[in-house]
Amino acid sequence: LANSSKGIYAVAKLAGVSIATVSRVMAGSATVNEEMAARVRQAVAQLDYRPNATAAGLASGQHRTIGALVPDITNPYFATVMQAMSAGAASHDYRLVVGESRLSPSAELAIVEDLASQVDGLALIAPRMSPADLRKVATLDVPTVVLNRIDLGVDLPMVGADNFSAMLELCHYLVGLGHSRVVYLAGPEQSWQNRERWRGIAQAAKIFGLDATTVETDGTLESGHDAVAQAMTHQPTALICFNDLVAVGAIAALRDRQLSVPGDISVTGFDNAVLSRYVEPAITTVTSPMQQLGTVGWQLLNEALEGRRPEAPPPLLEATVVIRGSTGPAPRS
Amino acid sequence: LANSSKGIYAVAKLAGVSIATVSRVMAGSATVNEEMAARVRQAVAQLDYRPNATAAGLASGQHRTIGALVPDITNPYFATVMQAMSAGAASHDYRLVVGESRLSPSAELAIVEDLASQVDGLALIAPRMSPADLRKVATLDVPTVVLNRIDLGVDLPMVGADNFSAMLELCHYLVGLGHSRVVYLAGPEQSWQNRERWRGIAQAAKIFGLDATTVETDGTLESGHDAVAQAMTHQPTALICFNDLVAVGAIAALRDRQLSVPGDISVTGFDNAVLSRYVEPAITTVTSPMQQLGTVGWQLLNEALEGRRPEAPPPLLEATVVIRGSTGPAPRS
DNA sequence: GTGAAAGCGCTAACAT
DNA sequence: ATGTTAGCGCTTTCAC
Repeated sequence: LANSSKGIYAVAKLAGVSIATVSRVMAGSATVNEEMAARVRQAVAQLDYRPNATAAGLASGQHRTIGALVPDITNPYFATVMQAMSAGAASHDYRLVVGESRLSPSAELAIVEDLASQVDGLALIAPRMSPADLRKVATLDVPTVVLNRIDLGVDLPMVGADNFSAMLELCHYLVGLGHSRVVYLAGPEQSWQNRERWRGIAQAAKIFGLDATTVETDGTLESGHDAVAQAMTHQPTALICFNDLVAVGAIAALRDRQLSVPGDISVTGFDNAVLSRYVEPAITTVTSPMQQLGTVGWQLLNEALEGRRPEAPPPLLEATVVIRGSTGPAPRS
Repeated sequence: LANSSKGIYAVAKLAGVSIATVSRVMAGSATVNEEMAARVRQAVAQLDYRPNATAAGLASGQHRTIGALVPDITNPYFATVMQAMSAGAASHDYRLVVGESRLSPSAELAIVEDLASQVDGLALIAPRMSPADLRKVATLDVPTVVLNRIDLGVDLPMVGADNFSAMLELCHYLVGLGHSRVVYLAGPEQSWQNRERWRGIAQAAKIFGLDATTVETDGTLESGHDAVAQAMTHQPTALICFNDLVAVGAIAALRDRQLSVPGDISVTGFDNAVLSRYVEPAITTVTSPMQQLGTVGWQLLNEALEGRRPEAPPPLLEATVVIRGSTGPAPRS
């Protein structure tokens, strides 16, 4: 009736069919006369018609989009997880849009709420979001999956890696090399990963009698470099770094101080970033299953999208120690 | 009339006002009686009402969203540009959604067309997109800005860095150190940056009589490492790498071959990634104005969003050589 | 200043 | 198999 001059109406008019038919053809419905379909496609091409996804979303209640939240898009760790997630989504014809919370950590919840009305599902990497806020997200009634952390008492599918066991194992290895005084160059205080990793160290301290203290960093190369000065005041024989970036920064700072790694002091990283293999010395680290995190995350989300309840609470993904050149026997004192 | 039980209708009903008033209050319109506004806000809180952004977008034709396309979200270079862009957008109350084309480089145009119907503006980092496709994007009648490349004959605002001059200067510096045979570890063949950087080397070859050949990489650490074997068959005294990642990979490979950098061979990077300062040796590189690219990109896009024509074609952003430890005098032969 | 009502461009019953 | 039509939830003229 109304606007025959635009959008789907124009196509319908030109092809001599109803807008319903055009809609069916665009959706790839099989129940359309091939001859008509051809006419529609011809009209679509001629008018260079492109459906308005916003209108389709409003009408159908589906967007074929999943919204992802990450703390910092420039962090290769998060980016890699998202990339794997995106691949899974794409295979089911969903697109991934990623939003970043770095600029306004306090607005994390607001960002999520606002995303929620435009997507079919949510994937959250929000290591520092409070369980309370996480629970609020759960009430949003948008299928949601939480990556990279496990919170008991939050009714959302989650998947994370077993940082604790891996760190414990890493400490065990260091103890075997004779290390007894270490400093942990910690990551963001509230982050789940940081807490788990520290928990591993604390456990090792208890079991193996390791003497461990903490110096804070924010998980970047620069902060790793800058934290060394304070770390060395504890006279450690090894530096356990929150991640590989911090480790590279720390090694650079040790080099500045004429200390050899691992001769004078050992250094470990975490995450097994590509980088860690190519620096000198190559970094002893822990493989974080980033891709797997994304893949499993997608599976969980997809189940939720299809209304299935997750099969079984997924186990913690395994993280394994990778020994390389940055660690060695503790120097005799 | 209809559904008084949901959304804005429910709020209006509870507050005893019309949905128009609710809409006005949500939009922060000043022309609303303060007492009424208070009642509305109270109802909003009570019902935990959150406007549906899709419906608002359809009705208003505005989404307060700009869509960004990047080749690979795990590449810190692109991520940093996007982050700066995002900051600019946020300051004007626009959100940035980023999509990735890596999984389907051939579908780049399709991704953009599909994004186009859900955003107010587009920011493209698409180094390998053909000018023809770029021109098609220009016809989409969505404000668009192209980052990180300059194509004559495409009617879209663009901003890029002066890769050519910087590379020429870098070569000049190497020539001054006595280098005369170099291998360029090139990036993606079609990418604008790669073409510009190679153009700089080619120019240097002509002016300074530099002997330069090319070995391909895809711009990653791994490919940089793997390209060295072939590069060394040319017996270069210096390796000019497409970017810092390739340089780090190359240095690792040279180390494997017991070659010292810069003693036996010099290596240069590009982009001045944080990383390049913290590896050993620190890498001689070129500052790519990533943040500035994002900032200027936002300015251009914002002008387009507000219907202004860009003031003046923005100049190429300056890129400057940063000399560090990975380069030195050519070995005497 | 506030409300009524007409869309935004499409999808999905439902009727044919 | 195709067309008719009523919305999807909101914004925005246009009267009041």
